[in-house]
Amino acid sequence: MKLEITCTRAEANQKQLQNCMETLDEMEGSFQKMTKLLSIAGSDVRLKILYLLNLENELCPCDLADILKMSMPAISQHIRKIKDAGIINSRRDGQTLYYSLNRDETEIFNSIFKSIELIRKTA
Amino acid sequence: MKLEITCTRAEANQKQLQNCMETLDEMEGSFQKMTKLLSIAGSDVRLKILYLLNLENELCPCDLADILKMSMPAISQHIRKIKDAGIINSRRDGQTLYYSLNRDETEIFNSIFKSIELIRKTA
DNA sequence: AACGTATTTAAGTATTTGCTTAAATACGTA
DNA sequence: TACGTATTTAAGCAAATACTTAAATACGTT
Repeated sequence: MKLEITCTRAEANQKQLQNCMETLDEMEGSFQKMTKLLSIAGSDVRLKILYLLNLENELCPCDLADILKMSMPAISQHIRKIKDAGIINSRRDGQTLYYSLNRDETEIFNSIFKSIELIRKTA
Repeated sequence: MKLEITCTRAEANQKQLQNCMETLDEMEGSFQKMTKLLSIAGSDVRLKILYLLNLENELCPCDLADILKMSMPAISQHIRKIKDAGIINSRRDGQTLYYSLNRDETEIFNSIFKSIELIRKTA
């Protein structure tokens, strides 16, 4: 593993590389947060859960299990990940838990949903 | 594993669930494509590579290894994934390969980059 | 052709992920 | 309080991921 600048291309611009490193350093927190969101959305099942919650406003785990044809525990574990990231909220009504998007945290998801529909149209 | 609608809540709207299933079915291709893109961007290292390519227009694996303080093979393997997804292109100049974003495929990444900078400002 | 640099590929391995089944928790009702 | 439904949690396991080191490939120079 290397730990210093070793690129020896004649054109390599050490200043450019140094600037890149500093930029990334400053932005480390933003990258961590965005990576978290994207790794959650980067799963077939979870992206669909998010899309459905956006579409229907709220759904319970049982609905999601039906729609996605998956077991309750499987759904529940995906929900947990999404919830731990602060992307969704829950409200209880009797035995049923309803999950919904936390609209404060999801600007990026709106772009993603739009892109999905764009792909759909242009495909 | 369940395969039918089994949610027995009084309020459960079978028609709603059915509609959701049909919507997802129609959009299966779009979801697959988007999941692919997001799972690629949902890694710390790869998101940074994409961000850097957007910032600097083109970089070689050696630059990226320097900036991200990682080994060449590790970088190379991430690049391969990104390239296989059609997100970046390469051009060779002598022994050096320069990678750059394929601007046709990256509307969604522009939103992501904007969000990263937004997080940075509001943090 | 022989050597050096840039890069990729391959093989091995530790970690993470995403399911499964079984058990626990929470709430409502008889 | 006992039972039923909705949901979560826990434990176990197979597959996927992301590194490592070593070897292969590609190009340029001597």
